[in-house]
Amino acid sequence: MENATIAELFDEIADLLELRSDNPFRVRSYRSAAQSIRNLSDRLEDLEKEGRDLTAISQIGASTAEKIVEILETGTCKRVEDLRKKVPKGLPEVMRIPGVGPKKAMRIHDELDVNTIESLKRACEDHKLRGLEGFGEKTEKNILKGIATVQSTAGRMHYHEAADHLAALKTYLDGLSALNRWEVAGSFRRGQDTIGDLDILVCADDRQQATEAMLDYDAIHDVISRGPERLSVRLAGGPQVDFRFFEPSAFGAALVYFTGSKAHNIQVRRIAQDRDWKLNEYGLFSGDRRLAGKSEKAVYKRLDMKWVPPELREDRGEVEEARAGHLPRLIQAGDIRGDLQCHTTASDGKNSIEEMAEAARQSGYDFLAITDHSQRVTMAHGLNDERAARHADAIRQVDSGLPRFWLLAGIEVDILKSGRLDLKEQTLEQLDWVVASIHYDRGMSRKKMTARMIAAVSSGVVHCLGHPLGRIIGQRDPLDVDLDKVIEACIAHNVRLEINAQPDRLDLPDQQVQHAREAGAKFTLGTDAHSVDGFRFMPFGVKVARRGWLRKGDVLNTKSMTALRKELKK
DNA sequence: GCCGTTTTCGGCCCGACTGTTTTCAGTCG
Repeated sequence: MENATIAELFDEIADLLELRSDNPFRVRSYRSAAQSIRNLSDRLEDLEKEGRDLTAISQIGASTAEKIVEILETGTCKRVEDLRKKVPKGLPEVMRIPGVGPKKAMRIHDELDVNTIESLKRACEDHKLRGLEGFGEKTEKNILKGIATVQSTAGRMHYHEAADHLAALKTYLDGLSALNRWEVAGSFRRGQDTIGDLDILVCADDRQQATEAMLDYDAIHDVISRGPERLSVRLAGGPQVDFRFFEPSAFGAALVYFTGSKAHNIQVRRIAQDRDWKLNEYGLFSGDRRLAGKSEKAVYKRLDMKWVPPELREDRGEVEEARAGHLPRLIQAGDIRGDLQCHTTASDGKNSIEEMAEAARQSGYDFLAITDHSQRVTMAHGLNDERAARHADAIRQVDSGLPRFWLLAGIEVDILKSGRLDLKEQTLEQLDWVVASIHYDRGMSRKKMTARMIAAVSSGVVHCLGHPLGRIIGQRDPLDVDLDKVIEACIAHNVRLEINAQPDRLDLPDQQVQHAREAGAKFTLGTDAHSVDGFRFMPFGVKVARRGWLRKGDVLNTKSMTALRKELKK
């Protein structure tokens, strides 16, 4: 069983307890256990098999450890089963709508018999909510907006969730002798930030045998369909996986076809059509004669195109560039030499300066910026001027003991409602690296928000604009801001745009990255790690960078330590 | 429910905003 599945159960317990107005600290406890499990790099199932002490994991005590064992053995636990009986089904889902918490969800249910998102939507549209004490017109509108946000990604999962499912599946498929070859295609291969289902292409001599072998995978929840060409299953914990069989001679064409995107394929097919050829998942054909199909490269080459990296296949100009032979050499994970946003116990991180620095060194990095929150972020125990200065001293103290490594004394300073920064300029000027971000007061007019962000990046003390659009995928819409104007100001003041690699942020999003690059912007990557495990999100940020057409030279994190020092002195 | 320690239980990030009220509850970060 995957950690994500176990974490989900604990989050569900937290939801249900919250709806029952249980002790809020107990609720939080389950949530932090879930979070801690998600951040784990080892599988709980493996740890348990090895007989390891699960209570050694942060936020896992005796009670949770017991439940983990119970879940691993039975697939569920008594606690969650009991709670499910006591709370109307669907309420946890309703509670996930922004603006609806446990209290509102419960009241709406009790008084209007609403227990699904659909019925909540109807109740809002019929103006039933405003009849309830404490509810009004605005609440109805906000809830409807929240429903739209949530539904925009309904049925899809975050890229990293798909990556977790796929990692486990990979281990299994790689061990099957019945498969000669397999490759993942679809939106996952393109690196989209949300994934509908997983498409996997398979080569096998004996499809029957291969199907049987794949069906033995223990994470399969149920089989949707099976035939000689295709096997569709649903995995425990969500995603549908479609396996499709192809002959080696068609495998490349199939990869092109099933990697998509649809828009990209249409463009490519058009080129084939212009030559009176036909391109489908079985190959590139002139009449009945197969011109190419074995490899993707061969298919593109026969159409006089360069092979297009999957991340670019979105019909955003890549077809033209591939025909002209001008495709960019995209940034790669191996180009990254440091991380430029992370947190420590000084604010809301889980590890000390030393631990974060050590973990970064272990990852092979040459530098790391410590960027704890500023005072405005009260819940994170953000730093005021005095603490920020002392924290910088502490960071430099650690840095002085690290050979061939630069630990940047930085901050993630909040951009206040007025556009001013949350700390004094004198404080910020003393730091090596200043990331400015918005966490509060998101509901401003577009005009005011634009002015606010421009004021911040024009302050002269900011190096980087953190998670510029402030979106949380499927939960929080991007800020309403004139991004073009902000980008312009960033370029003018040599402020980089961050690509935040947190899997639910991925912000700036790829399309805006491409757009900003064309305007001349520069970028940084930050995992925004809140613990040593958080560094592992870097590849997700790199994916976004690649989808945004970024080259190595566009991203500050690819610089050597010396080059970085030089750049920041400017 | 976890953690830390004062080893057996008390404390647990808390302040601001929103929309509703007319002093506050709920939600959020």
